[in-house]
Amino acid sequence: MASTIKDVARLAGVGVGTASRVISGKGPVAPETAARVQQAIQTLGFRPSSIARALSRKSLDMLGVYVPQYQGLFHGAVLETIGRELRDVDRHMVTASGGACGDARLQALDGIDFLRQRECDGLLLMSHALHDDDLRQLHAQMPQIAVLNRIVPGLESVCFSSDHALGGRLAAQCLLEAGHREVAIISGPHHAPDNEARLHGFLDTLGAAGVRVPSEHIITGDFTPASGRAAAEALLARCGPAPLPFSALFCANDPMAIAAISVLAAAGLRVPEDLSVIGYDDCEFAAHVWPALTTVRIDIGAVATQATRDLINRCYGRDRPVIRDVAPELVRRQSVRRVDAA
Amino acid sequence: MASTIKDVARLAGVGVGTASRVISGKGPVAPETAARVQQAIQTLGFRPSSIARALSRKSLDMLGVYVPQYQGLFHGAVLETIGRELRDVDRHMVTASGGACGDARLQALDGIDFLRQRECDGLLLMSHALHDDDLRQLHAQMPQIAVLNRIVPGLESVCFSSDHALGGRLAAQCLLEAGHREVAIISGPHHAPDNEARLHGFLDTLGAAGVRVPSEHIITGDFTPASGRAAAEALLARCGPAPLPFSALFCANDPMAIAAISVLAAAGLRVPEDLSVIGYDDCEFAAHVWPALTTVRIDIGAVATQATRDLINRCYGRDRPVIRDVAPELVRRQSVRRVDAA
DNA sequence: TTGAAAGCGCTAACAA
DNA sequence: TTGTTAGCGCTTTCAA
Repeated sequence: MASTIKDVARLAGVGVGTASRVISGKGPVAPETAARVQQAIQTLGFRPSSIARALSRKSLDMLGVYVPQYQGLFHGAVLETIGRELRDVDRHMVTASGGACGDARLQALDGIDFLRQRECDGLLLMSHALHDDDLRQLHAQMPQIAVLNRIVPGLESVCFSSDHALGGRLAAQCLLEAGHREVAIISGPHHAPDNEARLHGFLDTLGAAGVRVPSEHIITGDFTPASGRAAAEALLARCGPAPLPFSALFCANDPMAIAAISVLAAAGLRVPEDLSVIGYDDCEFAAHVWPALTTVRIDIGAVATQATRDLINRCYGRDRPVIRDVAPELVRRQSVRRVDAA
Repeated sequence: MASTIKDVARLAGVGVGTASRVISGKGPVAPETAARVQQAIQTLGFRPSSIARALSRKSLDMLGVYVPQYQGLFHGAVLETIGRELRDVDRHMVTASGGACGDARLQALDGIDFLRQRECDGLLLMSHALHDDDLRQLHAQMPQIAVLNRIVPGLESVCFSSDHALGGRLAAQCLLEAGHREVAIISGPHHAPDNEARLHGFLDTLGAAGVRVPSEHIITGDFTPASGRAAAEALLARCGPAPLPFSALFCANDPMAIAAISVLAAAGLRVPEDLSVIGYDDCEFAAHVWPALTTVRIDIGAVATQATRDLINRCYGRDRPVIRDVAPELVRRQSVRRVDAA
């Protein structure tokens, strides 16, 4: 049996109050008494029970984080960052992902419920499966939340996201500047707000320049490489082999772009010589594939940092600096080239 | 203020003991009484405090998981699997990663300490930075641990890993069969036991066939794509441009292999025409890059599953089936070709 | 089948 | 600067 604060107090010959004071470091204690208590702690190998402490202080000093999954380049970066920010203020996180049931929205609801049961001081939420209303409802019951990677109308003050519409515009401009006027798209899931925003930005900018994307040139994926591969295959099947009726392909994230490039290559199409490809996110692999991927960088880590700090400020009365704008940025590498240079 | 079990009991007109019984579902309660309590729970929106419950039951019903980081394809898969296994038995996990200080070993020690403070019922550990002795020491203090992806001498019964020596042998055989006799290696960190095991297996098999790998053909990376790129560049710089003094390259994981292929391609070298490349792990991207990567599949998810089940059995007196062997497997795709066919 | 009461290990108010 | 004590919200005997 692990020893308790009582054992420590007894061994040190002090009251539990005193022992508690030296353990937590708050409250006046005579240096010499403190030393005696420390000694007792040492010899007993005492570790305070965080549960008991939490019960009495009514806080576990922890924030809950929901992500749909742990896999993938995107969510890992988020968790990494949140963990670091919390460590800086001596707090920590508990995570939930997925859930018992099949439906993504239900899973998210489930995960959030789990987190609330764990009595977190606040919640960081990342999910494109939740409805805006789900989030509004949750916020009404529990205002200490921060929403990542989407902007929920009415909840702007707790939402943190890069401007994905701008990201989409950046991608479109890049293609337009390179002279592309026939483009295809591998989209993310259509219920994902961030995907929709970047798609709108992309399409709007193209439209303003007079270029339309026929709907048969738009295929929907789910952000995984496997879906990118399937989408590219579908595109090829639909549009016949060379010559392709488009000169550029926009993919809603880098993993899908990488997979798409591999099916293009397998079909004998060279990127960017035969076809330009632009990705989105600037994931860890983007710079390390061939050809290096031109993409729109979304610094999701920075977004997570800002969200975490804001939530820390609200939950723990801190005043960490928070920047609300994390702008997307075009990263020119090798997968897009001028159409007339082809 | 959230309502407590007392409120529920009062509203339902029963004692807290009774309320507790219906909440936990254990112990005899008259159906009609139970209904009344349920009603009270509903109207109060009562949620039991998991902290208080834990304090009294002396278990949070949770396992701790340490991973060096959340990023990367490998660790995500591990967390995903562990989470699922735990959910199956109505338990959950708390994770820790990295730590405050720079040194990976200290970080791991730190993270483990954090987990122990959180009063987990058991620990799942993944770290190649820890010394065997660290783990043995920990096990002496806390036997409810499971070690992932390495075998610690003396701790075999709590260690779960694919046979990386065999994995290395598989890679070597694949190359040998394809007629390669001059090979280069991009290794993982030399303190990583799994890396060492696969390297030994690889080198031994090669050696048995009479092929030696000169030390200047071995470059060390750290498993990241960026390090794979740097390693490949170093290899190229060291061995001059074409013709390369080796016909095959073994990379200690797929992300490094993918990055290496991209620098080879940038240097005008074609894989597999000019050079065969074999990876390791079979990460999510391996099948979706060009050329599709021939690699040794390590089903780390399966390893994590087995470890988790074993730990569940030990911590919660369950009897879930545990398979100890998760064999590595060669996955032939396109990045290796016969040398004489080149 | 129920209620009362004694903890679980800690914090914090209060008295000394 | 200390020790004592009353909670924190729940589970679990033990009687009734």
